[in-house]
Amino acid sequence: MARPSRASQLPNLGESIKEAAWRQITESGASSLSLRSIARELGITAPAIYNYFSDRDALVTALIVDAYASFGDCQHEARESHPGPGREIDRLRATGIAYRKWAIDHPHRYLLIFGNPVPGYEPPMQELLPVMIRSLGALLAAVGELHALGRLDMEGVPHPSLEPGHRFSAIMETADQAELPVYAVAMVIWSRVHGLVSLEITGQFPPFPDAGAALYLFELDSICRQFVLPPDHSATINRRMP
Amino acid sequence: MARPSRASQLPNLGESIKEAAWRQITESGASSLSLRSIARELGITAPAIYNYFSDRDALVTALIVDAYASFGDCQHEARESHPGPGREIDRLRATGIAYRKWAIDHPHRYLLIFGNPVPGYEPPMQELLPVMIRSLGALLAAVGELHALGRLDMEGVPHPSLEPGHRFSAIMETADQAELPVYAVAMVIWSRVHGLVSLEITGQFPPFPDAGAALYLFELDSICRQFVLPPDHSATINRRMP
DNA sequence: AATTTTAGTTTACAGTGTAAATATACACTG
DNA sequence: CAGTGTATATTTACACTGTAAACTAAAATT
Repeated sequence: MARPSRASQLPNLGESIKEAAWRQITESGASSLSLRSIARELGITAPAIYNYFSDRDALVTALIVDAYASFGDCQHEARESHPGPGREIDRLRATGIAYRKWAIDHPHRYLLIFGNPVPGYEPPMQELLPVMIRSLGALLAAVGELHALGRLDMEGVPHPSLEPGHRFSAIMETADQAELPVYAVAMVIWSRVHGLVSLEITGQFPPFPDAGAALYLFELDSICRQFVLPPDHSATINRRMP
Repeated sequence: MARPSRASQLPNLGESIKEAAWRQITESGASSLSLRSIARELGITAPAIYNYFSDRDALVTALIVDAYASFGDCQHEARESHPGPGREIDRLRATGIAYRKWAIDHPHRYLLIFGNPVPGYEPPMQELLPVMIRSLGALLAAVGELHALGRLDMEGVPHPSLEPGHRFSAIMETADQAELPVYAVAMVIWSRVHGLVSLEITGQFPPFPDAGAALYLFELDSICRQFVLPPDHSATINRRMP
C-alpha cells in the first residue's frame, strides 16, 4: 500500500495543508505548528507534505505570503472605498481603521508577519518583498497623495538618506529622492499603529473595556492632527503659535 | 557514577543554567533554547536541570523575571538621573531614551518580555505582575508627576473605566480613579515607543542609516509636544487655535 | 502495452522535553 | 564513628518533532 487511489484522496492537497496549518495556528498558537499533526489531521503521513513544501520553513513562507496578500487586499480595499478628490483624509483614516480590524480578526496572521519571527525561521526576503511592498503600499499612497497636494506637515521629520546593502534597499532605490520624507512619515504612522495593535493583540493592555478601540481612534486623530495640514489655505501657514 | 564529587561541579548551578540560557538565546534566537544543549554546555545531563527548574516554562519565567528586573532598573535609573523640581520633562525624556537603549542593547530580552510569547508558553501572571508593574512604573511616575503639576495635556485622551476580571485588574484597583487618564496617556506613550523599538529590533525598518535613532528622537519630541504643557502660565490655556 | 513520472508509504535517524528509577556524595543523627 | 536521610546527579525510557532514503503502486506518457 504505497499510494491510495485518487478517489480516496482529497484534491488540492497543497491548499488543504495550508488550511490545516492555519487551523492549527489559530488555535494552538503561532509556531507550535507541526508537520506531523497536520498530516494526522489530513489522514496522510508526514513525509507526504514534502511533495508540496520542501521544508517546514517553505510552508511557513507560503503562509506568510498568503497573510500578506490578505492584509494587503484589506488595506487597498479600505483605501479605495473613499474615492475621489477631497477625501484624502478619509482614505488615510480608512486604511488605519482597516489595519486594526484585520489585525484583530486575524491576530495570529498579524503576529506571523509583523511579530517577532518564528524560532529558527529566516525569512526569504526575495520572495516576501513584493507582497510586503504591496501591503504597505496603501499607507504609502495615502501619505503620498497628501504630500502631492502640499498637505503633509513634515515639520521635524528626519530626512533620511539611503543606506546601501540593506534588506529593503530594493524598495527605496526606485523611489524619488524628494519623496524620502514621505517614507519617514509613513514609517512613523506605521510604527504608532503597529505599537498599539501589537500590544492589544498580545494582551499587554490595561483592563479597560474597549480600551483598544478608544486609544486607537485617539491615535488616528493624533496622527491626522500632527501630519495633515488643512486643505487649501493657499500656502503653508504656521498653525501652532504659542 | 551517579554524582560527581562536589569539587568537580560548578557552584551555583541554578545561576549557571540561566547564564547558559541567555548565552544561547542571544546568539541562536529567542525560543530555540534547549534544555539538552544547555546541559551539554555545562557538562551535565539534561534531567539535572529539573532540580532547579521544574519545567522548561519555569526556566523561561525565571529569565523573563530577570529581564524585567534589568529593564526596570534601567528605567528607574534613567529617571532618577535628573532629580529635582523643574526637570520633569528631562525625566520623561530620559526614561524614553533609556527605553530604546536597553532594547537595542538586549534585543532578545526585549522580545522575550514585550514581543509575542514563546510557542507554548503561558505566562504565569501572578509571578510576573510585580516586576511588570515596577518596570513600567518609571514611565507612569514621569507622566503622573506632570499631571500633578497640571502640566499634562489630556485633550481627547479617552477616559477609561475599569473592567473587572482582566489579567491586569490587580494593578488598577489600587489606583486613584481620578488618575485613570494618566494611565491612558502612559499607555499611548508606551505604545508609540514600543512600536518604533519593536520594528527596529525585528529588522522591519527602512534602509536609512540611523533611521532608528532619528525617528525615535522625533517621536519623543512629538510626545512631549502633544502631552506636556509649558510650565507655569497660571492655568490651562488653549495653545492651539487655528 | 511498456515505460516514466507522480504522489504517496514505510522505515530510520537525530533531535527535543520530561517522567521514573537509580546511584552516590554530603549532612545529620544515634 | 556507624547509620540514616536527603540532595543532586545519572541512567534509562517514552513520546514527540523534522526530515532523509528507500520503496511502491497509481496515473500519465510514450
